[in-house]
Amino acid sequence: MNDFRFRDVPSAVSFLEIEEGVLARWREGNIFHRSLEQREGAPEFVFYEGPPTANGKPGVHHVLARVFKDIYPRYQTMRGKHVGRKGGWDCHGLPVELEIERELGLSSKKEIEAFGIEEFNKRCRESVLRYVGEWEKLTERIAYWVDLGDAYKTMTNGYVESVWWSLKRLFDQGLLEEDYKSVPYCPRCGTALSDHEVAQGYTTVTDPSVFIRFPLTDAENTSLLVWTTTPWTLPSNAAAAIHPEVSYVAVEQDGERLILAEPLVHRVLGPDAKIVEWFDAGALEGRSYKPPFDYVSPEERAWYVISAEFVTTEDGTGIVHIAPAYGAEDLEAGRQFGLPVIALVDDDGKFTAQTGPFGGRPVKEADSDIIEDLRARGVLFRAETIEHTYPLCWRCDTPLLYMARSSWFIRTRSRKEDLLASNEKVTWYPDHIKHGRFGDWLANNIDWSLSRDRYWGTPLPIWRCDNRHLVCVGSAAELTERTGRDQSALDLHKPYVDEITFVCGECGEHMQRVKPVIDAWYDSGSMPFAQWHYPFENEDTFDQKFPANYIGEAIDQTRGWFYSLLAISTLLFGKSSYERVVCLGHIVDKDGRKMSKSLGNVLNPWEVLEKQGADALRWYFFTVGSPWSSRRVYMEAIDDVVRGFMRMLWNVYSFYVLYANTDSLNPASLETVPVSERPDLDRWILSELHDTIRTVTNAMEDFDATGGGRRITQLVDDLSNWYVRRSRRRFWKDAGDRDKAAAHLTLYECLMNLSLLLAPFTPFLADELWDNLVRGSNTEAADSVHLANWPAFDESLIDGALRAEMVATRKAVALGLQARTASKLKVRQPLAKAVISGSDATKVERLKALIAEELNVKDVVVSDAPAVDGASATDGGLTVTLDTSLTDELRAEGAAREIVRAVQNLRKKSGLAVADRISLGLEVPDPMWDSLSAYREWIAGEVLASEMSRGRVQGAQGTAEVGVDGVKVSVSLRRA
RNA sequence: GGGCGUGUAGCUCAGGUGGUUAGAGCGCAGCUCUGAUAAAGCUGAGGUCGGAGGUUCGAGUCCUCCCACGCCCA
Repeated sequence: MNDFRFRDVPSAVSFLEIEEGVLARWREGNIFHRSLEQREGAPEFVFYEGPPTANGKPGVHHVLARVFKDIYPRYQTMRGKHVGRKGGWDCHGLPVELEIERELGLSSKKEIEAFGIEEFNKRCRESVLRYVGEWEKLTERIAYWVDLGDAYKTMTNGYVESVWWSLKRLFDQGLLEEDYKSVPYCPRCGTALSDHEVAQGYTTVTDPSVFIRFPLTDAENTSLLVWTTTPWTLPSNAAAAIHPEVSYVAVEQDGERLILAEPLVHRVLGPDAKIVEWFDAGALEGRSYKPPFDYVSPEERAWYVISAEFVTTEDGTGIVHIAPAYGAEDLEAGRQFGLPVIALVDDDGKFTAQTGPFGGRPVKEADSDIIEDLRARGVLFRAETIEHTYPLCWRCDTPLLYMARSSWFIRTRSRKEDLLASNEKVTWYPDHIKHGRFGDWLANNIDWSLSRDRYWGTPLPIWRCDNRHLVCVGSAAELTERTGRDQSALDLHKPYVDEITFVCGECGEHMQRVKPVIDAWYDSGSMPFAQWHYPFENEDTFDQKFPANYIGEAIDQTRGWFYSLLAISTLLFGKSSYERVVCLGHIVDKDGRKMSKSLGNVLNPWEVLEKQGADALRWYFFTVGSPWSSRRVYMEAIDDVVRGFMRMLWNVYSFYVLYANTDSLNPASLETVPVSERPDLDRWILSELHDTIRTVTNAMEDFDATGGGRRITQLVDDLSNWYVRRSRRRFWKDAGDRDKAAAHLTLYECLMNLSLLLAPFTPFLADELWDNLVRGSNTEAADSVHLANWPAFDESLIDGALRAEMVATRKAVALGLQARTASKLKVRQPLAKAVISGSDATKVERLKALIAEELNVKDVVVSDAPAVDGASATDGGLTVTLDTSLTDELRAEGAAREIVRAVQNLRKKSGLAVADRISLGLEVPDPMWDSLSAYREWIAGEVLASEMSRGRVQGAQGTAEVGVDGVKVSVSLRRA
């Protein structure tokens, strides 16, 4: 055993090189796949990968999400679970199309169609995985273990077919229907805008603010007073809405009666307005009025008072003009009351020919003429202007029009209670999302507008004949059956599926697919089954891997993936497809601003990875800040964790290996010292270790990587700054000493368990420790820490009393050092005595030897009565008083220590190894040489001098001068 | 404009159910220590606990309103 060695560990370390080395070992050893194989047959911990779009490069925020996706599966694997980690790519959607539009220089749907949908979609298909290589490189480098070789892609035929299957199930339940949808529409560009585009365009604009009369038909000379900022919607008026709980009154003015909300009377009609009638709740509802325009005569009942919750008394009159064709809330109310959708505006934003004198005119331009027309007919009460925020087209600044357009919906609202029930069973981190942002969203659920009038997406599998009969196709096989031709090789995308037609089973007419593709969120939300091509194959796999135990993504997914997953699985399978979900916050820059290309403050993850490494970034994400609030990321912040945590741990590790190698000590063949027989200091750090294992285990079970990580930080601090600090000498005692064995064993156990605890957090550093410390000393050990089991804590080793005593002891030491500083007595100068008093003093009794060493005093006395003379310091229940009187002997010992320190510094500066023997020369005046007589041998022993002489040593490798007790001393040395 | 979240030292964060002088780490200044440590220790400077009201004997903590920032929605 004498030739045993660990791999040498330099204290100056390049974590980048370490990480590259570990990565190479993982690749060669196929460690990720072995970590899965090893758990084959074990209980499954189900994880779902939310698919990113690979048509752009990954950013820092992706790293954040990916390391949180990684850490819990790693932990669960170590706990003995099998955690399949199938990767995935989101392939469809508008961002992909926009990218291609840019590349081709196209700017409208007309141009895309002229270019050709077949070629356009081909380019989308090619571009969507353009950066997959980039993603794979990053994913490997940050140690996110996910199987990208077997990743699902939402654009493959199998995936699309599974989505079709699910849509048919919804269709069969009557949940998939066509209806109007109010969309923001730019009349100049001729296109609807996405929410995101609309959000960019809100601007303060000046619009008309008009008050008009809706005369009641069942009362003389009495009108509803209605307010609007969009006069052009008045020809499409279908109803007037009041709030069910607001009180309404009639005011008599200039011989007529005007009805409006009571709280707004004086604001609208001035302080002198006279209320002549109060209406009971419901008294107005259902009453008919004469509409401002009657260019159309709808079949449905129109032009009467309805009640709606969205009516406010913030502005206007408390009575809202309802035009279902031109407003989201209006359309909603129209649907509820069966109002007609009176559409009088064409795709170019002009009035249709039906609209009397306004036909053919752009609606916004017609506003003033409409007002004049109303004035001329006495319908107008007052016309003003108002400044408010209104969305303009981000491209051309044209005011957007909210227009009702045909769209396909999933009737999620009819299953709202089911959605809420599903959510109740989900555990959210942080929990306020559950009933806050997400719960509110569900409670106010609106039907899911599924269709998109675009090209690159899963085609909506609905065929329709001229008699408007509908067929929803649920598989390629069904298409084969209906067409009588084999369609198994058909690409399930536009334009190919659009070419498939067949005969209507009901009327024999020609059936053709409807135009739209579907929302890409539906694609990704289908991944629990579509990734397996369920139900066409892999039924067992799906059963086994549904629902997920855990998913994790950024908080903006509440209305994205978190919703689509929950909604689809609730409608299809009656429950949520995930049990636990971690919502991560956003990444912001050093100053707390969000990162954006326009601000030029985007941090490239490679900058960090190539300078500080992946473990540093991971550790920063796990332990600094809170996972769910937005966090600043910048290089200096990450430097801090490298210095404060990683380097501290590395130095402890380096220290251990240095002395283990010096004596060829293999921890596996050391004499076993039972913990109960080890010194207090050892039992203390083992208490801390096992308390840490317990705390981290509980934290990880609760998906609290941050809490777990912070406990580990504390342990490493205790280990470095107290355990090692106070144990140093024990590591270079004579070989065979039992106390030395205890120290080696204890430190080894701490490091080995730290390797295990850190494995999910900093997988590189953890595996480097494991490879050297564990594999290096035990041929039967797992090849990687990631193939090992999570450590168990031993409750019996956690000694609460000892931990409390150590707290008091360290406090006493701090007080003692404080007293020394105050009295200007260097720690190197030994003192005779320290007296510890106060109510907590008895707590240090057992550990007072530590205090004596650390404070460099000969004796520590625990006393009820505080000593009076000397330097003292107090905090709470502890007072430490130092006996500051110096004897000649103490002075001599102080001088000896001063010299030892000078020699040790010189040894280090001269590049000697810790075990090198030296010849030492001391140039010291006579009186001091004499006073040192009792310490000369001790000095020689401390500095490993095999020879010591007075004067300068021959052939000195190094010399130094030092002032000792006011006397100049020169030291010189060479390797013996 | 609405909803949700965040706001404690220059920075990052702790501060169960209200209870002495609001803490830690980093950073800064001075001193000290050092044969693992480009470490560490001690001392110090640095706080209107985002602001204003309120409840209470007592509020960082509970209530109301407001402000700033972020996200989501309009």
